[in-house]
Amino acid sequence: MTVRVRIAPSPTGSVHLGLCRTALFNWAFARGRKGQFLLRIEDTDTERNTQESLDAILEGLKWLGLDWDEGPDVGGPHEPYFQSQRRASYDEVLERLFAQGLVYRDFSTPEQQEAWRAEQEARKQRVAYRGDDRDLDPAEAARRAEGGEPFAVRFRIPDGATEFTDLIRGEVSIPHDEVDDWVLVRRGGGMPTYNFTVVCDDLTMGITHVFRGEEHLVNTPKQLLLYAALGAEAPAFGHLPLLLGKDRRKLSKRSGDTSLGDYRAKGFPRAAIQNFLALQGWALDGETEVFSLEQLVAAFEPGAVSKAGAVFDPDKFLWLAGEYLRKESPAELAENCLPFVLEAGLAGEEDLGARWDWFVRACAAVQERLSLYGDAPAWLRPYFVGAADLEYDEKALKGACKNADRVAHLTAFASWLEGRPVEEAAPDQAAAAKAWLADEGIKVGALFQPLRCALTGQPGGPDLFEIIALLGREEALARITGAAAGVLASD
RNA sequence: GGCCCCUUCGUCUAGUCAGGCCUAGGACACCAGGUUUUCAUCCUGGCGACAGGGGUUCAAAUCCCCUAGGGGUCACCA
Repeated sequence: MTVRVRIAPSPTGSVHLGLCRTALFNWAFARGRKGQFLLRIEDTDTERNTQESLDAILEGLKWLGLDWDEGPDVGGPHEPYFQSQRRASYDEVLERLFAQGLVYRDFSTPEQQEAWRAEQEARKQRVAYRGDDRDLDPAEAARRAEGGEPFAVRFRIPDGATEFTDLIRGEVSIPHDEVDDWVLVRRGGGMPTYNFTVVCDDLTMGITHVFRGEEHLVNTPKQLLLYAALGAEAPAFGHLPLLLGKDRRKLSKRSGDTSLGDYRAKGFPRAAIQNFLALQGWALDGETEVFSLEQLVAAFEPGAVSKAGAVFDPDKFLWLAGEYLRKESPAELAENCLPFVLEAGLAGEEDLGARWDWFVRACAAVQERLSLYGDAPAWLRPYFVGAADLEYDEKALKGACKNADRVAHLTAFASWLEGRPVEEAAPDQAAAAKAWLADEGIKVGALFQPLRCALTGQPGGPDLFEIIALLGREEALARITGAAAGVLASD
């Protein structure tokens, strides 16, 4: 049997990392078994749906490197892939359920529901809901409905318990007296609800496996019971451990950034996000931390997914981002840093295009100091601003001023530099400079520390002669003499 | 509170299903060294866990039971 899995997000907010990880595991499972992965939009909550959210989901998942064989944008044999447009098929199923007496009309009002809830609350002991109208004569119920009295449709939960084998957790058993007679169709003939539509669609779309978050675990009996009511074989379920925040609760805005967009905006490499997400609840071999999507696909096993929730560790994520970023070629890196440099207003696109090779070289110079593309502007700033706008870091200034003879050394170095061949490569120049320093009896640090400060104003950074090459000799000399006469002139 | 799920270093995890190869491995973070013109990278080392208690067994992180703790869920949301 061909594996068919899906991700079924509701377009009601930002693209949560939990959604991304669930999508990633589903996708990896499908790809690893030569199966199909579909995208379906669960937009049955018309109050909360937004177009922006829908767009963000489609764009975000694509950006993450996932692709689907069927979906709202690519079509497929089971169109439409929006639940809001599948109403007719749900009505059909509903009729069958009515005919079999498996669902009933509940005429209770919102006020009655609220009262019931309050009573449960007060009793401190929640009992599953069994509507008063559960045992109403179906003929009478139909009559009242006919008469225009609003009702919701509820599922008649039988006695007993649901037992199933979770792909990740093993045997799970949930007693039915914990399961509400849940609502399939909202009062007043509203849109069918999630638990109903999800089953209908998974069934007609031939879904074979469902991997979803653990918060859905207690929903499973409702759905399993519905499959049984429809005389259908249910897909296999696997409940993924939750992504947790520092507070050990479900990852939410309170505990930091949760949406894919947040991390993209900071400049996390795509591959790092994929890799890190895969690491939350799963491990390739227990040793290898950095691995590709291909490796994930080849090795992913639902049975190997951990059962316990995973606390999201921003530090490790950042480290992983750096691992990927530093592996990139200078050309790739420059391409990826470009949007952030533009965003920071360091330069215009045309300007950079005109001196692209220079930009690539500049990115390469700071590469090993970056973890995120978004770190680039701060490191690159000195190479874009004029000497007048250069900011001198306090630590850099302090370090430079520790050398009493800094002005004399800088002045001497400026003369030396002017006498060097213009085309000299940075490493050669560095070697020549060190030899010259030795001749002069100047300690390397006594010049280099003030020199770095004069050149970039930063306490750390790339090789000094690479910096000079990046700035150009004229600009470098101007900064050296300028600092010697200015910020570094006195303590 | 009821029910369900879970429980190995601070964190992500390997090992648990097939008990001995585990004086519990890796990674992040942290600490200490080394490399370096600085910062960073990189390298080396260190710190650090089987929630607790009972059993079963020649042998238990691994099997069983109990306790504790954590999370999830209890919507006419998904």
